Amino acid sequence: MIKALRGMKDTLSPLSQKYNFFIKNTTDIVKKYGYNFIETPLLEETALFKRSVGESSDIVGKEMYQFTDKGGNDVCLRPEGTAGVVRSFVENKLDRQQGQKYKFFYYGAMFRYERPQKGRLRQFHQFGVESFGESLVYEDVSIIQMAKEILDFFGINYHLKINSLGCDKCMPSYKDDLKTKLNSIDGLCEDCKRRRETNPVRVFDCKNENCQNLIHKLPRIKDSLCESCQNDFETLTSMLNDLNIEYEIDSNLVRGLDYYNKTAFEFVSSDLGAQNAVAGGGRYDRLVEFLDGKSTPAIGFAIGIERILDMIELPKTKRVGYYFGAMEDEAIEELYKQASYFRKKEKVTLSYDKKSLKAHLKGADKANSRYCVIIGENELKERKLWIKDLELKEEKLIDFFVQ
RNA sequence: GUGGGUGUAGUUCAGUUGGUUAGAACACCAGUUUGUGGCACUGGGGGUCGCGGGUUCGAAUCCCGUCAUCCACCCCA
Repeated sequence: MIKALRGMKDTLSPLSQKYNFFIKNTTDIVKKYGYNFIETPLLEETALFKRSVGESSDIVGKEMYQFTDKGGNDVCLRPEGTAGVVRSFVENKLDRQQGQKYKFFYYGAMFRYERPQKGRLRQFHQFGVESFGESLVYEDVSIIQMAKEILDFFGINYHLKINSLGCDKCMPSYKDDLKTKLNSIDGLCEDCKRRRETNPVRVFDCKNENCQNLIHKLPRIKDSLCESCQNDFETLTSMLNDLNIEYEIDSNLVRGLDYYNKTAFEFVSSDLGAQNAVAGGGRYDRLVEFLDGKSTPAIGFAIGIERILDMIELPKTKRVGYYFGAMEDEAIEELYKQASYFRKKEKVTLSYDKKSLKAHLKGADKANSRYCVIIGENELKERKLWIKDLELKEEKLIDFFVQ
């Protein structure tokens, strides 16, 4: 038997219904904030992700589905959504429209070659938004508020973590300083030794207790922000306070993708497993320029669809539509015609099998139909349909519809 | 890539120190009512015991290998 590849799942009903339920309602919410749908290719040039996500990240370093296509191009399946949207933004010259604001939302499959576990698949789905051209911190507030609105809509239990990663003015000098300090410390784990060379801020993310003790006293980026970043962060927190959005400032919060700066945030939920981030994002003011566009501020976030679906309860569905069944072989063709007529307006479940009335009523229950319509010996003779309302338990006979 | 757990019916799982024809519940189908659903009762169909090899008179059970899956590390949505 041929099976799906490791870490790749089919989405069957009822999960697929949950998926649609999530997409529809989330789409409605982001549209209220002015976001428009964008779709970018699943396959992109590998260089795109190397330059945006960053060579030092695990995603690029070891998790990409990368291969050479028949034309000899170095390509890979997208491991995240932002890079492709930014590429499209630049390629379509939207960066030339200085002062214009662009807001996009997307959803679809992402690919990372990792060991699957709870909340982690090799092919998974994200719903993401990206806002371009807005440098003011109010947009950061707005996007966090929007994420919160989405999670609240679905009744998700979560906890919001925020941090500031600094900007071009304050981050580089801080990083250099941190690197020097890290180099003077002995006993860091192998991962942290690697991190201090590539992306030193990430050591604060290390879950190794020994490392945490060693780096405990090192300065955090949050305490080394320049005036502008500091002011923005204060505005952000005070506005979140005013909006009654609860948060925790987590100075260890460091996003795993290199393009982030300034505001970074993550919504985590204790209802998930170890992979507890249900949504995450932040500002990436330098990325458009990295990808050869005109410097354009931007911010975005993504929701892990499988993870949020795990926590969503689908509302109970009411009985809907009609179930059609025949009790005689000779009635089936007539039944088909009558069902077709109904199907112009209503959902119709049609059984081709000759069965007892009881069996058909059971079938109607299983199909969650509101009405059960039967043609048996009597009905065929009199050219009438027997219809029972399964909720009100009322039944009647109506004439056949002439086609 | 590393560690641990688990693979038996469509599903969730029993299966004793190795011993007749591998069981249950739910689900499915039919009947009890020759035309009245959800409940109940009765009956029925359905299994290469993950796969390969080994030990044994005999393996779902013990041993080795392998694959899959789950959880965790790492990392992230």
